[in-house]
Amino acid sequence: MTAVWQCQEVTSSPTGAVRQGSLRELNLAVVLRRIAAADRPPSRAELAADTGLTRATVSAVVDDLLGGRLVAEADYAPRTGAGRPARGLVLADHGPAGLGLEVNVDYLAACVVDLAGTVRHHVVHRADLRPVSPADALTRLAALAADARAAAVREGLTLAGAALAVPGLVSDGGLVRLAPNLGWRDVDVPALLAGHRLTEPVDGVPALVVENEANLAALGELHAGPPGTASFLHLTGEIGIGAGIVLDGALYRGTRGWSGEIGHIPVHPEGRPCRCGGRGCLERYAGQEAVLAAAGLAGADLPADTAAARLAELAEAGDPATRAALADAGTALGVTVAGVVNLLDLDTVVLGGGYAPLARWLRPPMLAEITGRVLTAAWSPVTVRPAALGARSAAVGGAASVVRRIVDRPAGWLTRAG
Amino acid sequence: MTAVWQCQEVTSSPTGAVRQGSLRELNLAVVLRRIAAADRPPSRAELAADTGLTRATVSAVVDDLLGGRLVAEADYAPRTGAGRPARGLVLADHGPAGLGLEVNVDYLAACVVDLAGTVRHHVVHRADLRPVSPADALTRLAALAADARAAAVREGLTLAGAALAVPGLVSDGGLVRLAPNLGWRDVDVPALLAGHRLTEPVDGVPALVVENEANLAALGELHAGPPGTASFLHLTGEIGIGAGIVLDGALYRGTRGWSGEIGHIPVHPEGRPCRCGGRGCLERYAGQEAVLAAAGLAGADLPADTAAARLAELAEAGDPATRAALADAGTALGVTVAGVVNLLDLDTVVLGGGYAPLARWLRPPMLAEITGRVLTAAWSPVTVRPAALGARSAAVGGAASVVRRIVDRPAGWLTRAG
DNA sequence: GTCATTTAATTCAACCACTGAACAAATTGC
DNA sequence: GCAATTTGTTCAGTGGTTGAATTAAATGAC
Repeated sequence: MTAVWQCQEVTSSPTGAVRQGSLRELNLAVVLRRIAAADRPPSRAELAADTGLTRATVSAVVDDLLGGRLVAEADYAPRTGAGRPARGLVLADHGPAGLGLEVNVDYLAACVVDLAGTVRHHVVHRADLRPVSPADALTRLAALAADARAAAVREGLTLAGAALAVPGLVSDGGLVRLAPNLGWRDVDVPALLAGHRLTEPVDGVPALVVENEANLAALGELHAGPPGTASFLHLTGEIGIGAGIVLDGALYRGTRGWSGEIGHIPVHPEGRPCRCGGRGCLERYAGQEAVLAAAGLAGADLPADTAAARLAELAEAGDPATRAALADAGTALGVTVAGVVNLLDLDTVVLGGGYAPLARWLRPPMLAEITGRVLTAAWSPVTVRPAALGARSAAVGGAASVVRRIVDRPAGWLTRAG
Repeated sequence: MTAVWQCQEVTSSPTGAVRQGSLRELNLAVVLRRIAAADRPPSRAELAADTGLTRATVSAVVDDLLGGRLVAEADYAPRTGAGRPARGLVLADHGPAGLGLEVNVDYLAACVVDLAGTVRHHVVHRADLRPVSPADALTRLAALAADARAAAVREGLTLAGAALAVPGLVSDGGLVRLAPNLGWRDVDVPALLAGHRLTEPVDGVPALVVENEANLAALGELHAGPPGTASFLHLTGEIGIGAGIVLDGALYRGTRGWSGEIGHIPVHPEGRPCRCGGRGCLERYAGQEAVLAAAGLAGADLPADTAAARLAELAEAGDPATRAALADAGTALGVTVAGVVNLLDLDTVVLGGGYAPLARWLRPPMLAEITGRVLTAAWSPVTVRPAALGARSAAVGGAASVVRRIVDRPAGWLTRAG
């Protein structure tokens, strides 16, 4: 007769109290999500049938959304037969938008994504940022952001929030604890960007989110990739190796936001020493440095994306050293991914970042290891495919996550808009 | 200008439509959860302050819960000062309860857990089930379940649902695809148990859930363990090695419910061949068979829990072979867990099942590998501790998950009770 | 060309559950 | 014994959903 739980703060579904107004607030989100997820502009009647709400309620909710300029009416082409024609509903292309930013080793990027998920503005500024101080780098980034904001305003968009992708570990509050390849340590990004107003304040959407690059790239893939893939592992191969883990349609960030350090999963426990202090980490076998060295390009010191392009070129030309290097990297990746799939029961692995252009050569050895080692591979195969957005998807993923938050919680935007 | 999402069925927060009655339904759950989570019987006024609801609403909600016999009034001892004394609210000890069942290699188990999380009945029936057919094993289990049900009725409890723990892969619908150590393959458990009515049907609580043993053991740990641990990895060392993954207070089951096969994560990719077809799986280095062989006890063919007890005994006595075997197993576990922690950013690892009694000897080598290999170990250490429930926690965890579902969704029980 | 048919969307009274304030209940302390 | 204090209930008011009736806008048969 032992008590099994006494004072557990288990938040298995972290639903807070439901107030009077929460009802409308929640239904706004339900309806808006359906509109966002539909493959053609749905009518009010269809929304009512889908959600289980009455047509009266849906009409009222849609009126709110129309008034707040989050959705617009569109023609509803496919006429089925008799009856009054439906008015299709689409996400507005002139309402709130998200600002996506990225600081990486050899480029800065800024982009604007609207509610419908369309990339309306995208600039990449190439520059070696390793010798630049964090403050200067962020000042340059703020200039890009200002341009992006001007572009958004020109198109009638309001920037509702920003997400900044950084190749490193980020604490709550946007503190970059460590970004080894950038040479950053304990950089307080929000403080350094405080002088520049990047976006308009909107209730429920944080003004600036700083997040690991691999995580945001995975979110980009979630939004851009084929529908139906709610859980997957997204690998970003740059100088380090990052993994973005998407489970049931949501990014898994870990207890402190430091998930995804797949580059330091041991592949050969007694193998090559790693700068992390461990031995035999994946990074030492499938990281860019290791692949370049094996391909005979050590010390070339190419920018990250150029390196991947060069490797693809050589592999395409049939260079045996490059082919062998990629095969070995693919095997190491496959061994690690097989373990991850055994643990997490995923059915999709996406090759992003620098791996995207090399997918053709990495995929076969990866699949060989996976099918040989994954317990359930016999029942249902694991898909390995290149990222839909390719490299540099982190900024777009970040911008998409901003507008996604508005779709998930439109009440904040509506109260703001009056 | 590419569209970033078109027809994505992203269910980042899977909230369905909110109907009129959902409001009360949700608030019933909110209030009941607070009562369950409180460390002393809360008053209506405290609940109102905690949840943000008005006292009037809380009173109405509590009336419903009292009427449905889900909570009861208790004396509220700590008088603070002036004012009308509060009436404390506790979970009822005579309402619904969960039935937990387990079929394992060398025992059957059944237990009853009430709403408050107290284990009210628990029987373990030892028997070697490997030579027994699935149908016969389940018939024997049904007899145990009938006893448990009678015991529940005697104590005024109503069994609202059952969970069955099985050492194998389970598909949706309760089909056991493969339980290697039991010798089961494609066993349709619900069909075989259809003849026996195990529980009373309650809206919103499935009559029988079949689930992997390691997953339910992890749920047991979630409920019994120290509060504040919402995410952890729970290792179950039996003949195979299973892992239950709890993220943010919820069991992570994987896309098909087959998560947690940590035993087949590669430790030495070119190492010992494994019966899964791969090479160098963790199971071959830290599984019971491997440890017994290394300790010089190969072929002893002991029941799983006896084997662990015997190893603990020998280690306690200072037997060098056993000590060395456990150190090696701990190292292999540490290497694997380090990888998992790097990937998932967990801060707690629980040693359950057969590992629980061996934790004293497994922990040091595990910690050595973890601190040496986990990137963020320097910032925040990883805790490795034995399971609070010890071995055989799967049945209790299953029963607890049943009552947990009632706490999370009390409306189903209330409509049933009239 | 007219009218029945069909489907979409709106209107409106009813109702449910929460809100806020006033009120009753039960205890402490002066 | 009475003011102070805190708990819990009562009750009119309100926001938002419900369901049926109504209006709107098309198709198709005669």
